[in-house]
Amino acid sequence: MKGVIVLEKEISQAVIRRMPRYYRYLNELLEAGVERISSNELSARMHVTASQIRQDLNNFGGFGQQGYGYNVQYLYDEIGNILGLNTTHNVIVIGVGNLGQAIANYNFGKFGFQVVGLFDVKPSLEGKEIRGIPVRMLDELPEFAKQNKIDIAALTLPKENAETTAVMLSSLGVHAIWNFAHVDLDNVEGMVVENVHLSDSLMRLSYSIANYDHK
Amino acid sequence: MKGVIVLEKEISQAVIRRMPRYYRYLNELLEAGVERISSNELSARMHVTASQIRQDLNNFGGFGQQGYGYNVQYLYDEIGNILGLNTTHNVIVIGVGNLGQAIANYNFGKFGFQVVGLFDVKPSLEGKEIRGIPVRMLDELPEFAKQNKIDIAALTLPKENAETTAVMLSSLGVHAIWNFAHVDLDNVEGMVVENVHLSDSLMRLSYSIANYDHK
DNA sequence: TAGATTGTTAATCGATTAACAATC
DNA sequence: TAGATTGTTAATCGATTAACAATC
Repeated sequence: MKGVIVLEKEISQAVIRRMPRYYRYLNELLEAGVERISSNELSARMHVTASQIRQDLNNFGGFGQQGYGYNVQYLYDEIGNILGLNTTHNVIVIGVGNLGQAIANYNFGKFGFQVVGLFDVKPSLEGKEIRGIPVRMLDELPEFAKQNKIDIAALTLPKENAETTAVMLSSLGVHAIWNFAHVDLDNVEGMVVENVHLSDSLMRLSYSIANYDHK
Repeated sequence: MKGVIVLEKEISQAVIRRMPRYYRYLNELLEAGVERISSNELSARMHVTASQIRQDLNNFGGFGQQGYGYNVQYLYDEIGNILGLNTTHNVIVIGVGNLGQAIANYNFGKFGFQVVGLFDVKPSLEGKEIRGIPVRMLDELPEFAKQNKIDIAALTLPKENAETTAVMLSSLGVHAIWNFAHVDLDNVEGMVVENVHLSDSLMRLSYSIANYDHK
């Protein structure tokens, strides 16, 4: 048997950051009934270079056709697969304050994200229902995790509790965190984390205001 | 009079993205009572290189001292100034759904952001109060804008209405948008926009889950 | 087939890291 | 002063853009 070397080319963070944006624009094209598009046309819409679009996509495969361009539906589906949106993800929300409730109410269902549980430590919230899901007390989580598959935990809780909760989640077999707490959680063993940090975003806006460069 | 050439070196987006993160870590150090820190110590905490920290900061000025490092309080304040957090920003929220309410309730006050108005088109929301601020109907906005200084509009509304609203805001003299709508708003004349796109973030998490690289 | 547009290699540009002289 | 650590220049690395041969 011949030796085979598989070179897994590492996809850069810059590319990954852009994928959901392509997905979004392709969705708009779909809704507008556009059937095919060239990298050039897409580049004009998205204000990026056609070269970058082709480079980005070719990290994952050749989805286009010379002389034709890209089939919008096909490319949309392929990017969906790349992003893992072909799988259903069960989500729990930990911290059912205003933001937690907003997330629980958010309509992520069409992308395959399903809220299956809400948890808090505040007794007054116990039993409150959001979209038919009751708020449970956090100490019920270990039992809940045994009975239900949990793919993602959205953390909307004070930063003081974030790390401890992340470690607990890891021990319960939850390996992905969508983190809204005001602290970075990128050092929890075996855990995939996406930090949101709304206040960072607001500060960048503030910076832009202060340094408005009359573009 | 001698001619003076001021070379405004353009600060890269990569640097600007990192500034709020420095601010956050410095705040933690302050809370922990740490008085001074070297780029090396900070680098270990933040998992970035010391070189990058020094380069980043020196885009804005020399805030450290050879042989000593950086005074935490001083550096914190300076970064706050760079980010424009020394100014108060009046914020209105347009779209008072779950996310809009969460933002209205969010505690951004300590960074100088003050929610001064809430707007929606849904009559059933009229008069509802959040933190003492009543929900107004969107058609009252022009009058409200005349009477009040508005620095930032947070948009939490359906993507279909985002662009129109942005244009209206521009005409009312509002020049900064914190955009939560599921569409990019980077082509509105004279408008500074920070796009949040929570679903992009969730998709990146989904990607990480699908491609979990056993780090 | 001729024209269009991709996939991909090569060139350029910018950002990160390393190194070290300046200096507290 | 000697030691430490910055500010800054130079070297490296990676990402973006340009170019073009392959091909539908």
